[in-house]
Amino acid sequence: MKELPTRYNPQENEEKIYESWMEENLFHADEKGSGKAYCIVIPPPNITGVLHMGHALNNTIQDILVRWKRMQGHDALWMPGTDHAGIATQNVVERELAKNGLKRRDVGRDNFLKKVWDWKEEYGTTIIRQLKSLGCSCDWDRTRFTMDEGLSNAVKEVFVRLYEEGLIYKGDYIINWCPRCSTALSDEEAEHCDIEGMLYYIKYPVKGSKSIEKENEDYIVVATTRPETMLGDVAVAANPKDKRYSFLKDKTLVLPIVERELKVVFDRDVDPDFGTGALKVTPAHDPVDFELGRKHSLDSINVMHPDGRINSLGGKYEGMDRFECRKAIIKDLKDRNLFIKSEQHLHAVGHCYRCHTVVEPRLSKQWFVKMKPLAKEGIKVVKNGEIKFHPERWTKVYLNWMENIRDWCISRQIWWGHRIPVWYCKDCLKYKDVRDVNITKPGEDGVHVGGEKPEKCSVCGGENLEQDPDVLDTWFSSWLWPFSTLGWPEEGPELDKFYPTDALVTAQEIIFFWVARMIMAGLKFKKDIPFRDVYIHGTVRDATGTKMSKSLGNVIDPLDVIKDVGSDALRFSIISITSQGQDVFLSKDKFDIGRNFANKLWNASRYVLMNVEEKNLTGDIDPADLTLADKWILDQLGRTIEKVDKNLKAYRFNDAAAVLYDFIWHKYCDWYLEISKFSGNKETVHKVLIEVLKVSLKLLHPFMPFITEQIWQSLPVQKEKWIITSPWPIKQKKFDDQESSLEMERAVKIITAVRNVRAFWNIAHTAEIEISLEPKVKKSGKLSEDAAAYVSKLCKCRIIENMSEQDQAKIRKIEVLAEGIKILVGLSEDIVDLEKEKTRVSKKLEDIEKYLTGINNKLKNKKFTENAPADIVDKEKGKQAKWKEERDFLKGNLAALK
RNA sequence: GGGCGCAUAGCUCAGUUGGUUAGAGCGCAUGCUUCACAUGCAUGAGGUCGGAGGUUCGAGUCCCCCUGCGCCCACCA
Repeated sequence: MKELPTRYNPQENEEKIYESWMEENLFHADEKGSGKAYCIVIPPPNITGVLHMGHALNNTIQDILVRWKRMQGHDALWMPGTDHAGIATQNVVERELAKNGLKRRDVGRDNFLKKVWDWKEEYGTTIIRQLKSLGCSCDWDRTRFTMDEGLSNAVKEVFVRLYEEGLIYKGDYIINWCPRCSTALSDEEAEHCDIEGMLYYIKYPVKGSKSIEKENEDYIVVATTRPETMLGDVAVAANPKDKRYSFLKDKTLVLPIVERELKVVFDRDVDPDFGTGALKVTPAHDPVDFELGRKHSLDSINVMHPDGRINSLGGKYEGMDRFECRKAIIKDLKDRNLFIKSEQHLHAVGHCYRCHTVVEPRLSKQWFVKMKPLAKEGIKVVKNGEIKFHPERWTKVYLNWMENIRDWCISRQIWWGHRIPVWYCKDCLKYKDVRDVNITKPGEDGVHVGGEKPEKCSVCGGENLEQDPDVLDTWFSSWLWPFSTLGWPEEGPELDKFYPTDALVTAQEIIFFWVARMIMAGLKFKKDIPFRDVYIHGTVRDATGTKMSKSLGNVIDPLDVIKDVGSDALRFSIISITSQGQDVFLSKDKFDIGRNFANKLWNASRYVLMNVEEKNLTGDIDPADLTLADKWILDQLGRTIEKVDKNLKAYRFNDAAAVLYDFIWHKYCDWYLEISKFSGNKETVHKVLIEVLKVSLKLLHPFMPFITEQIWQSLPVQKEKWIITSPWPIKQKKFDDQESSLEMERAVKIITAVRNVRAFWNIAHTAEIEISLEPKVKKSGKLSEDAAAYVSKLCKCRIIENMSEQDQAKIRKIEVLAEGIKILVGLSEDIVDLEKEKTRVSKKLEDIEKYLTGINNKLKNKKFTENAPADIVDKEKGKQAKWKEERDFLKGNLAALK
């Protein structure tokens, strides 16, 4: 038997324990194992990231699930890995280059990629190390990276298949463009937030008018939030029902400054109530306008460079940044008396989710995936319950998005990522630049789609082939994660055993980015759902409710907390305060919960180990030797096992944690340990102490893996070597004992009542008092011998059986009633103040009268007695009897005091 | 414009299908340096469950409306 150090030292021990688990390879899940498979896949953190509280919460939950299932005997696989995060990582490396005054084009594509790989090798595993310090029991030997060869093959395979089915196309569309990152973004990657911007009203003259004086005759007024886009205007649109503009029917307008002629088109999509009802049409720079342009066969004039500067089509504004240009144009319009006014206007503006630059809707040629056919299947499996969201409300959010899904822009004009596996034959294609190729259907001449570069063109035999310069959206590899990490497209025992996985634990932010797409990919390529349950946890916020983010400086770094109080304390705390799917409001003091609990568990264990004698621990517990407290704690232990299982099954982690906290602290420590100090036969008590501790440690292990393992290693009994792989406890029916639990609860209430008297009258804890316990209510009966002994010991009192009138007269007695037992507490005259006692009793009496009135009224109500179920009515009657008893008792007390 | 969430003790929050006197942690008050633990022990105070209405024998819990806060989605030029 090892002795535990006086103080628990997580800083020192957690790392050691983790290493010993790793050495023994205990996180490994055997794909050929005989256990039932249980698999979860990590939401791959991106390689530029560092562990934040969101990760801590997310991964603690997953670790709880996987440890729980592992102990239940499953072959439990937690598949770890990281995500290459194309734009984010490229930005990081570009910043490094910028320190030397270099841009990525200066070093060239191949050199640049080499630098990114170097960066990845050096820094890309930071987050993995941090997950280890959190205690995550991932199967690290299986760690995957989205740019690994295997996963890259999966990406190519998927691209080719989608292309061949006609689900991938390339063409000119308005997409979200980040001028800073200089790439297209998907709709999900543009974060919209409301901005108090300006709506500018500008005069557009009618061609041929001599002056600009009369509105809707000489000129019309258009309203826009982005005046700089007028450089690309090709028309003005109005609603055909809008009479104000019917005069424009055969007219042409003149674009101010640029002096371009603008067509007038009428379209029902134009809202007459917005602005002036006249809409300037810029097909190359606005999605609505783009649609109008297509419908009315208008040209598109793209006036911007990729970096957001105005290009040569912008005339005198060429070279200006878009916002600079906005100012210049407004000034010029004012100078020419073409500017009417500007007003405040709240509207949603897209921002790049990686660099927060304002996104520019921009016409460009990109690759897309047709999503509707994929979404159809994804909707079905959620509607029919094959995949369940927890909490359920996310189902609606998911379905709403899926039902309104739009095509996915998957090409990015960056270098870090999976290069699009398409080669163009420059001889066959008439285009000068391969960027200009449109692809609307599979099998276009001169376009070669496949995993490898073809030797020569299949059409002309030429060898002048050039690969598409773009890379794929990072999520185009992430959406394959549940099966690509298991070896797909190759078949194998891993894929076979662990797919479909069991649960996905993630944050709401990536339901669209990731969850929905994984479902679609799984159904499309594996013909099966990727997971059965999706648990969406809340967002971690600071104490004021703001989302924690590095840029706001309001983060609490999990690593600091781990350094401070240990990973166990961090884990237990964050789980305790996170109820199902609700956001978490975090502040440093919240971690006291876990720290204090770990300390409590440590000290209780220390006490047990110091006191039990090894010789008493052999053999089973003999039910015949059990005292009341033994029976009670074993019964409660069984209930605790059931509750923990029930709550884990329902993804109610905080409830499971609360059940354990209450059992270990308030039942085992507060009562059982205290009673064990004086009651029962040593041999049995030692066995029970250890048995309950053992089971408690196991139940707590998924939540606090380190401390439970460390204490486990010190236990002096026959046991499995490691708690992490020991079998999960099962309730032992033979210890069910409701009767004892009820009797124990009675004793607890009586003890509390007597302690209350002691505290109220300020009796020194060293002073012994005399009490008499007398059953008042027939059915309650006498307190059992054990219970009476607990009362006597824990209240430091001498129990006098059947106190005689004579004895009673000798003392100033305080009478209390608890659990049908009348308690006479003997106190000496000088302690008891008659007035104080009168006040105490009267106050209590008042409260009881209130309850009683309520119950009486209820029972008088015929509707209640006739309609309510019999057991409820009986309960009420029972309450009534109890309160009547208590009231009469107190009345008697009060009378005696007068 | 649609959708969702929250409002319960001084603070932060639980409260599962409606049914004992609505719970926890922190904080507060009082008393304890009792040999596992002051990161502790004991006892206690503190709530007309945001407002109005409805369903029901019975509502913190279900329905409708209102108020305040927060989030998500949408081509509000």
